[in-house]
Amino acid sequence: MNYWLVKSEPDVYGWHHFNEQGRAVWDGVRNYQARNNLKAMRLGDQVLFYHSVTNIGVVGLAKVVRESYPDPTSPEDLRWVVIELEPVMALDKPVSLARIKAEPLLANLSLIRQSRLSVMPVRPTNLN
DNA sequence: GCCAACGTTGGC
DNA sequence: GCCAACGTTGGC
Repeated sequence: MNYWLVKSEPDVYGWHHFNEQGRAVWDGVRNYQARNNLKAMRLGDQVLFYHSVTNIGVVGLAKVVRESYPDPTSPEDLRWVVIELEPVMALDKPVSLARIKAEPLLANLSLIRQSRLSVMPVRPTNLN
């Protein structure tokens, strides 16, 4: 089982929306590295749900409920894919970016090193 | 609102 | 193939 982190702007699609909806098609990813990460996701993988821009931090835990398939929002462009996610639980206390940055063990996290990547692996060994 | 980082586009 | 211009992301 693998761990991942996905970003979303709460004003666009936050944890609250996701939780109410009960399932999300993770579409609109238009970056090759992020796309490759989507393709590597497997059923049951755990996904940290991160809010970017405002109220920044990890706010919940999700899981992969469908593996990658072509992004239906760009049927003419086969390069892009989506996966589907379901909420598992909200975190009692969101983990802010400030706290993540303050943790030496997380220094290699892609979140820190490539601030613009929107879908990334989170390995227990911190080998990102 | 500003700006740094960085990915993409397009001219040559 | 290079690189300048440009657009977007995302932290502050």
